Amino acid sequence: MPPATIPETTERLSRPQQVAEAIKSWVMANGWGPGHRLPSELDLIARFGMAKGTIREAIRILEAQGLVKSRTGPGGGVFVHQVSEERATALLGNYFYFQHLTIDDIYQIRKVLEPELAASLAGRLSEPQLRALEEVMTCYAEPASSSEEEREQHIASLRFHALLAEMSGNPLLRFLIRFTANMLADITVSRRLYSQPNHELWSTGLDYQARLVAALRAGDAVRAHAILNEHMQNAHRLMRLQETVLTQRFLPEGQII
Amino acid sequence: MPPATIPETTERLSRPQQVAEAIKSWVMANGWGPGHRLPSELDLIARFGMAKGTIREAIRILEAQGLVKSRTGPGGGVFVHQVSEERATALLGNYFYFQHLTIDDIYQIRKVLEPELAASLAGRLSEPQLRALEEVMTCYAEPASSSEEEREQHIASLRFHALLAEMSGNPLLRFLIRFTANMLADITVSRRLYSQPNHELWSTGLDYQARLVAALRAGDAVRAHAILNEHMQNAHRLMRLQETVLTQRFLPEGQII
DNA sequence: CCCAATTTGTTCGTATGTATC
DNA sequence: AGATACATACGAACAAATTGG
Repeated sequence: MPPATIPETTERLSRPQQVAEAIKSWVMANGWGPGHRLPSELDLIARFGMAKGTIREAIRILEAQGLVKSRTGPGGGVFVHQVSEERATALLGNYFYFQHLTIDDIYQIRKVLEPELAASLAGRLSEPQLRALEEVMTCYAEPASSSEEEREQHIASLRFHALLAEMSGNPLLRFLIRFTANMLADITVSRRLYSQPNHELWSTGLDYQARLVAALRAGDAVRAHAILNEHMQNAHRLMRLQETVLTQRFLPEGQII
Repeated sequence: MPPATIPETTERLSRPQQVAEAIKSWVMANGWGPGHRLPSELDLIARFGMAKGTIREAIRILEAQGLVKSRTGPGGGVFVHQVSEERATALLGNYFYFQHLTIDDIYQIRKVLEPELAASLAGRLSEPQLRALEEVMTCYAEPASSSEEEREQHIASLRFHALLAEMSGNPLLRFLIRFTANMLADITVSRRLYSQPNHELWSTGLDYQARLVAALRAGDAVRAHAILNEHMQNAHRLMRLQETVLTQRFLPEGQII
């Protein structure tokens, strides 16, 4: 049952946008899941009574949103596609590109989400999962000596948090933890934070994570929550310190804000 | 300085996608903000040496992401556009469409974010802002008698939370609060929750909000946090109850799961 | 009110690329 | 290797919308 009419909307939409919306609601109404093949381009042209270019632009719109993927060749076509986490992260990142997030903004969220994640995982992880966490920790057992090692350890520590998030049964929590970590990494990269070594941050970071895994294994949700809370407070404090140092360095002498 | 070469990527991208990425990084590199006009279609065709259709598809990709908007006529063209919250919400919603979020998933997040929001706003709101909150509350002063009134009050209560979020200086927190509320509304609508009146939820909801505004005005962050925490616990409990009732109704007699 | 200029929007025909059989 | 089925890309023409005279 192809959509005979294009749905009305309040705003003036271009025809490709209308077609894209029509296809989208068509797919949802029929409950078609990932892998389902949409009608061929020629078919859609006939169904909607529009030119190839218009249909193609509509497909591009859906593709940009990560909802479909198209393949050439026989057996090819346009297929419903599950929006990937990477795509969702990129699309949401576009929104915050214009919002000028600060370190404080991101840490306000991380400070509540990360402890909640830890508490919800306490006593629910299998031994292999716990060992996987410990393995990531070994990547930064010894303190960094150079600035590059510093950055590598930073990445590894973010991977620890990402792995922890992966183990949550809550897709929303999982996404938000990873997204905030990503945004933080983007900001630190773009502002060139961690330009100078900060041993305190990573040595204490390692200690926290070891204690966290112990609490998780023991099934102590309260302790896991407290540990990650303390870790976040500490990381936030040190990050702000770094930022201050950076700002002071970049500002010319005698400049008044 | 137009991009002479198309950047390489690991994955095979179609030409419109390559062009879209090129334009995107071109805009970012030059720091062009919302309102900046991109070169005309004809100009882009010449610059990239590609057909009109290809360029148009690239523009559509950027438009679908909410990054540009195009207008016809003289003085028209393609303009850099700040991604709207609505667009970001819709795009992220697409991701979770495939993730099958539960009421519990969303409330796990709301339970930590809403109290955090309340605490961070205590003592920081102006009298007009506080009065605006109180005004929204008057919309559901008397208990609902019909199912339609029930739904209206539900919407009004969500508006209270949205307004509160609006007052946060943290764009990330603001977005997440509103997004989770939206997702919750979508789920309750699609699953037809609130089909029968539930006076307890809304009468206690009103009470909580009155006490919350008082705490905010008094600048008592701890109390504001506690109040919203309690409210969330309660709302979650009642929502789960509703869901159970609904499930029981929809299941045919004698059906075994 | 109409007309002209400008810019995006849409159509069609044709040709090319790519993967499957 | 060749035929087939499909998306991809190109180019030229035409349509629609907007602005200003």
